[in-house]
Amino acid sequence: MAQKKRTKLEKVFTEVELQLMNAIWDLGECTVKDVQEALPKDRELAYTSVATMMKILEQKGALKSEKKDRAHTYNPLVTRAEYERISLEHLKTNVFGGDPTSMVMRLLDNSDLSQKEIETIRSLLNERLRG
Amino acid sequence: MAQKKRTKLEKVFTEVELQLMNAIWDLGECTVKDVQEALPKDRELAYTSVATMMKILEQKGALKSEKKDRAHTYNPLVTRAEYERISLEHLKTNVFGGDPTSMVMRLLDNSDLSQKEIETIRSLLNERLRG
DNA sequence: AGATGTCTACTAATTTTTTAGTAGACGATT
DNA sequence: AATCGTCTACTAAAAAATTAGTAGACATCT
Repeated sequence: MAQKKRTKLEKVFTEVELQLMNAIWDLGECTVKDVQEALPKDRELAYTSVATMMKILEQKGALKSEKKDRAHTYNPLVTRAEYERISLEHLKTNVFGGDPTSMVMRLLDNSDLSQKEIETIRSLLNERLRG
Repeated sequence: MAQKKRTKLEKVFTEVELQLMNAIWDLGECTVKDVQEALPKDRELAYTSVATMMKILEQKGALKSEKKDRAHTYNPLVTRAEYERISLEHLKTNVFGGDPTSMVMRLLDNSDLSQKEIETIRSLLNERLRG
């Protein structure tokens, strides 16, 4: 029993959804305005567009909103960590045929990994094996 | 100089595109019919739909076609290995803030990795450090 | 040669995603 | 209280992705 809590989020975020979620994860509790201002300048959106997207994200279960004083306040329901897991899972299933080791393999022979990064990864792995 | 050949493919494949590409990578040189038959049964598509998608994939530079005898013959221009790299890169940039080590970290604390898989990963890593 | 079947090219309809406007609510400001 | 600004809800339109039909080309079979 004691099943670990897992989000139901079936689909992976679309491109814009993800950009909004990244802003929201950085901000924590936030308003539409906060998010709009936090967007990277390669994707400026009208205030109303952001509002629309955030409502959609709420419908999809990624956010929850509260009617605080003036503006609505949004909070992520899906955490970044959860989404990291979900998107890795998605990639593993749909690109790497379900095999996590081949994912790591590909990551490792991707030459733009620095020596230091490889070292860091090895330490993580050793901890994980010990733990 | 001697720059390593990198595909220009800017965007990551959409869901259906990826399902087709997976079939095509498995098949190698193939026709529309081959691909249609190879599709998983949770995504059956009309022959003409497959044909349309394959033309689109060709326009996007993912496939090339030749007019062999009867039917056109398609071959992947983007290999699975390349796409593995591209999609990992994409995930790294857009979900993991550009940090590959946090990607591995998340992969490792994803509890559905078996002990054996972790071992395999460590061997890969050791080889990589030696090599 | 005419019928048959398969394949491509062109077109199109539907659905989903992305973007944004407009109207009205509501608090703050004078 | 009238005005102003900001926020949400509702609507909508444009763009992209998905699915598929129709017509015509062309080989093959009889």
